Amino acid sequence: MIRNDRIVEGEPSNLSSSIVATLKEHIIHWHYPPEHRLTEVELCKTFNVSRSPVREALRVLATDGFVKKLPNRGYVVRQHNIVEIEELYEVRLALELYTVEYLAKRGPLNKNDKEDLVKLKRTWTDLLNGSSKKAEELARLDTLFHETLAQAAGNKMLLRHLRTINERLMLFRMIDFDKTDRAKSTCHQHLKILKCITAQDTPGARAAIQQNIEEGRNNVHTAIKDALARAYSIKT
Amino acid sequence: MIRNDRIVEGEPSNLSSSIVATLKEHIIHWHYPPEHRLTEVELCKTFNVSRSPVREALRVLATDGFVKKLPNRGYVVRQHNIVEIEELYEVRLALELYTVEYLAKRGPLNKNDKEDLVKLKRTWTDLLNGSSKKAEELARLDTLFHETLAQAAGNKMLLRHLRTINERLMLFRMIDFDKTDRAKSTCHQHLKILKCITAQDTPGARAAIQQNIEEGRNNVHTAIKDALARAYSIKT
DNA sequence: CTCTCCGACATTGTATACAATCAGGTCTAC
DNA sequence: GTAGACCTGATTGTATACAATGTCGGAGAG
Repeated sequence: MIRNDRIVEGEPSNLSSSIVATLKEHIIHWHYPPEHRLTEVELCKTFNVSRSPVREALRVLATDGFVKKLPNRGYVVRQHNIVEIEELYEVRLALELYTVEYLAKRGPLNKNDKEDLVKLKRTWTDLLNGSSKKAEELARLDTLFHETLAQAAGNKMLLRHLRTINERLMLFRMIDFDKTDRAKSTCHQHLKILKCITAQDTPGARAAIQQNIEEGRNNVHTAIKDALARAYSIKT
Repeated sequence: MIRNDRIVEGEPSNLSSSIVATLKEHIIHWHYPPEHRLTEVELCKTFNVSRSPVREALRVLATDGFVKKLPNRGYVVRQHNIVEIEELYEVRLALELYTVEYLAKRGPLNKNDKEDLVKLKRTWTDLLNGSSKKAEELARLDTLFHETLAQAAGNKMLLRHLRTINERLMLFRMIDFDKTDRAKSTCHQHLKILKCITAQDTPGARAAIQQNIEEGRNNVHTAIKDALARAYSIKT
């Protein structure tokens, strides 16, 4: 049997975790077309492992919703359609409205969290004034911003739910930040959110986060619609 | 090998799904003490199956957070502590505040959903006037109430997140409904929520759902505290 | 008496053999 | 020509053998 070489650098030392990580990575970045069929033996060949770890990996991915299991007939990768993407943006909104409201009302829990928020402020002020970054980097920073807020609210379960959502939205955040001026408007929105939180302005914080998230949702919505329209016009 | 007989009536025809279902059931109902250790071979014996399906089941439960994997040392059942339970109640609150706000603003999406809400109203009116039910049944109906609201809002992803939370809270809902008069106050709160939604009274709906959920959280909180205190006083 | 090292044991990790199931196509009866 | 039984190949489902790894206790040195 061949070593782990071909598999993503795995912190857990077992094959099936590595396989989960790589497949998830591929699926999230849309390296597979939607509805792409995955079979166990095929994956065994690509990873040079036996069926046991592959099976376990697929089963985990299936419960996480990244692939769908066809009984006795294998698996297909399960890409979210436009409706589900927008739904995920709304769940984000629900969770984050609650988060900023909480933060604005009660303030960050401890010193560390306060420092984190200060750091966020610096990051996004710098971003506003200075260097233009790639969409991928912006998407990463944006995700970090929102997860740091949840972290500061001190609710681990909420953070966990937010993370599972963000995991699925990664690619769409990149699409979002491809839009001209989106970076700049995000900076303003993020700074406004932080300001409202420190000023304990609850309605302001809610409004700001809502604007931020809905702008993202709208950008993604139009981008996908455009892409589909283009694809259609080429065909005909 | 022995048949599925001993396993919960499984709709999916494979062993590992059945094992997941049974184990989850046991864990949710606290049939295992917290930190109870589970080993593969032990489960093989209890279910009369080989290690393959058991392994897959455990791995799924681990990703769902029902058990924790100790590398190379087996699994322990992962019961939520009091803090996490309260966190889950807050995530519920975040999601449901958004739900009722959505419903109050835009109304239920279609005829079916409208009918569902009417049904809810009837159910909880009957409950208010009539028969007293067992805590278990009330917990079930309560869960159904809240999930029906999410359903009516038409956001499948939101419903999915709510369900994973409710799954973990089942036992605590029962504890909640053990409290005297909790059934009655729940009826009033639920009816108020429905009334506010149909009257498009957004702040009213938000306040009502908040009261409903926080009362539950408080009941569970004090019940657990009491139980722990009792356990402690017995010991000393 | 204590500390370290070693080895047996318990447990998971991986590979593979065999059984069960299902889709799709072919062959036959009518 | 068409319906239906049947065969076949592909694929997952299950069991088991073997490898790797970590735990725990006991023996021996200091």
